[in-house]
Amino acid sequence: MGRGKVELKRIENPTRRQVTFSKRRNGLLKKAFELSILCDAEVSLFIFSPTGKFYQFASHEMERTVARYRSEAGLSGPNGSHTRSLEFWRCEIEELQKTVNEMEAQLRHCIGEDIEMLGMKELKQLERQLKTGVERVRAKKLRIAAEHVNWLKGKQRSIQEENARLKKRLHELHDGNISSRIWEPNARKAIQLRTIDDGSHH
Amino acid sequence: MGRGKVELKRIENPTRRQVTFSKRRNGLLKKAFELSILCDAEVSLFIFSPTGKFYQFASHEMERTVARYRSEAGLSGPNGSHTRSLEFWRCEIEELQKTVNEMEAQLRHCIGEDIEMLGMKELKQLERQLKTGVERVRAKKLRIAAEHVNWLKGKQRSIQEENARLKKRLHELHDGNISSRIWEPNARKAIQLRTIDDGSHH
DNA sequence: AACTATTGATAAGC
DNA sequence: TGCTTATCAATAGTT
Repeated sequence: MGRGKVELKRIENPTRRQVTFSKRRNGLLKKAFELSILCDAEVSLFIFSPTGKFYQFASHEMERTVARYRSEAGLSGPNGSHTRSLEFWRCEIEELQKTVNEMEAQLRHCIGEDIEMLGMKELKQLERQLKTGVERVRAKKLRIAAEHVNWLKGKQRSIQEENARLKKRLHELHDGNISSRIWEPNARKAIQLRTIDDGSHH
Repeated sequence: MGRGKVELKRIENPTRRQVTFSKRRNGLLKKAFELSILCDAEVSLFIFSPTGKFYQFASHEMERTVARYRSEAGLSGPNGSHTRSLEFWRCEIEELQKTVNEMEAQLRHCIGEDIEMLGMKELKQLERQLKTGVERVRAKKLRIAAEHVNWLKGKQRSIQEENARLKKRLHELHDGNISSRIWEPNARKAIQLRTIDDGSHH
């Protein structure tokens, strides 16, 4: 609902994403509020921005709604968890986050972004990898295309075969007609119906 | 947004209220979903109808979001004022792990591995991205090379200029020597030392 | 539930 | 972030 349609897909441009987030967040909060008022419903809404900022709406006491949700979901308490220390999980998270960041950088490099700080050596390696990737993707595309062509050929052949069978049958019936109407005057009518019927299958 | 404006006020007619609830509930859930996708936000939404029916949307694990909300609100309970629940960290880890796996797959795709299961459409997109990447990497390489060439040119010019200066000075000193040794017999020795000293700066 | 006239939300641009 | 406008989307009222 704006100047153009929008795909349901993560907005890649960070500025546009932030602006859209700001607008839609307000819209969502407003609509949650309206629903609660107009329809006398109990509504709770949590929104965390990708950067971690927190926004919320609660028509009633938030804790009450959460408790109600818990009882509804049949999860009386998530306390029976693992016995690892919080510190362990924290380290685990940090490492994973580091991994994610590195991989994000690599992925951006793959599409040619954020390569300003790369040296000639790294650029050469990157280019080689990407070229290899492109080649393999091309090869795969060709393979798919070839398979498709083969499939079409097979299809065409089977259709032609069926065609031949149908023609043959038609001839047989036609010949039968000629030889039979000597002794069976009504055969012609039956055959006509049959051929019309065959034709309708196309 | 309908045939007429609507006051922000509880709809008294029960039928109309129920119909409006149904429509707006769906709208709200849809918009919550869109916000989470478009803007990469973490969104949780609880809706209880006046009759007690429960509807929800959660972009991530609901428990995680609730735990995050608790820690954000600072009402995390008596045990830890800023320590999020174990459940929260467990969900966080799971999501990060999922992200890492996805990104690993994407990176492999970039170098043309594990592309067997991709369809033609995905392959085309991948190829386009990789080609863009290669082009940008090439452009960057050219820029670096051009900069290097420019640097070399500048260096060469400055060396030539210094060369010219030195020659000029040498000539001046030589001329001075010729004219001066008429009246100062020891000048030659001093000049020799001076030129040797200049040469050592290279 | 389906339809449509209207209002509301918002994408893009500044 | 806020304002404006052109457009698209949601939905109120009706059938």
